Amino acid sequence: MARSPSYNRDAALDTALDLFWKKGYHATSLKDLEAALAMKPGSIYAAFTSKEALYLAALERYFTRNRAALQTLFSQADAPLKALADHLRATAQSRRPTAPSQACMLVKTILSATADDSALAQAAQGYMTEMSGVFAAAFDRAQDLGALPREADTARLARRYQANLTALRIEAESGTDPQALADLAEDMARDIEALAQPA
Amino acid sequence: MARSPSYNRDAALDTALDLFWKKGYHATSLKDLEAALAMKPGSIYAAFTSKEALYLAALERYFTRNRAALQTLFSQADAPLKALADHLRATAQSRRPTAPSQACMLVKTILSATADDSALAQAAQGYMTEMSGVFAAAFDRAQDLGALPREADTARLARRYQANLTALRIEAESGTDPQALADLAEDMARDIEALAQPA
DNA sequence: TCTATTTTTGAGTGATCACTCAAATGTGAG
DNA sequence: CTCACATTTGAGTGATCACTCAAAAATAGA
Repeated sequence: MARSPSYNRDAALDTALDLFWKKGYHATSLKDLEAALAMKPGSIYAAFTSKEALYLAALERYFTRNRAALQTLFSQADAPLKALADHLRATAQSRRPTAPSQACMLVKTILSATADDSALAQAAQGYMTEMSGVFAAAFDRAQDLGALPREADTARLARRYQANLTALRIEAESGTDPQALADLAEDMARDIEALAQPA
Repeated sequence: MARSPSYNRDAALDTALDLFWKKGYHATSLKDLEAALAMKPGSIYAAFTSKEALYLAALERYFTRNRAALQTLFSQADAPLKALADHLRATAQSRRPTAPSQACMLVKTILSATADDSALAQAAQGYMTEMSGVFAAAFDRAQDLGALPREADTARLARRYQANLTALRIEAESGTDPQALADLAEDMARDIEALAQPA
């Protein structure tokens, strides 16, 4: 007994995500969003409440998708350490012409947040912590499989891994030449593999 | 035979730097700058041409100061590797309540730049490359002093070092707890020290 | 003091910002 | 077909954006 929405919420969030990821929160205007989403301002506000809320919703989508992908990648791997190392290598290799930015959107959010939009930074920080947990789980699994010494501090290894990944993606964003980027990833990957103990 | 400026250019640039570093380019308005610099818009434009040019001038000042500090730190050290390692530790320790942000301003600039202000990103990228050169020089010196094997690739080590430093400062900005931050720095520092060969 | 030259002033420019809301439009149940 | 109700429309809100410029003020040499 009522009209149904004409837009697809998830598709709209994906589009908004692309825009926010590429341009950042402050440099993305409602005009930009109206054009990208093909929605008039009234519809955008009816659907997403505010620019900030839209950003938060897009960020959550980014996080959920990334976490799922990495969880799958690491939980299905026979050798978690190898999977972790290879993910670094793949990150350096990937020419991702589709992705709006090489850098992690969580990191971009944290670095661009001001006192006025601290809610964005807080959300991103929470997601970063959760991602760290995913990496820790991969190291835990390596431990369970006997590939990593019992005494290894997996949470600490996870933070180091996350730091490496963050830095690698920033280097990619900086336009470092492909060979140097691959070398950097290789150095990081070897460090992970060097943690392995013989089966 | 003419009026002399009433402001101190370097002091004004320092103030602008603080503001840009804290809030970012897009979130810093001319109103903000007028208040911080205690200058009217006309004076700001007479002195610095545009908001973008002011940002570039402030960024150059940031770079020049940082390069000088690190060059001094590494060139005066008896043991360059130890100096490099300790700089990581110090970065993690420093409660810098004065600094506007824990994160590197060059990195913030690169990550926040859009297609419209690519000049900012380009400048920051150039400075990043120069900073990498400073780290490479420190590794070179370690090699000259016999602390580092001849066959070591110092440019590659420098890029890894820079990546570590970047990630560490982002972690600090993210509000990671002090102990975890110190642990992370310690892990990175040990890797540097492990490169040393006996004298 | 006078005057040439520079700097400072600050109201004002049009453009764009995030956002609103009353009216128009579409739709499914009865 | 009717109509209650959800969604869409888009001109319009006041605020703020980066920036300008003619006039006023200040200064150093003559």
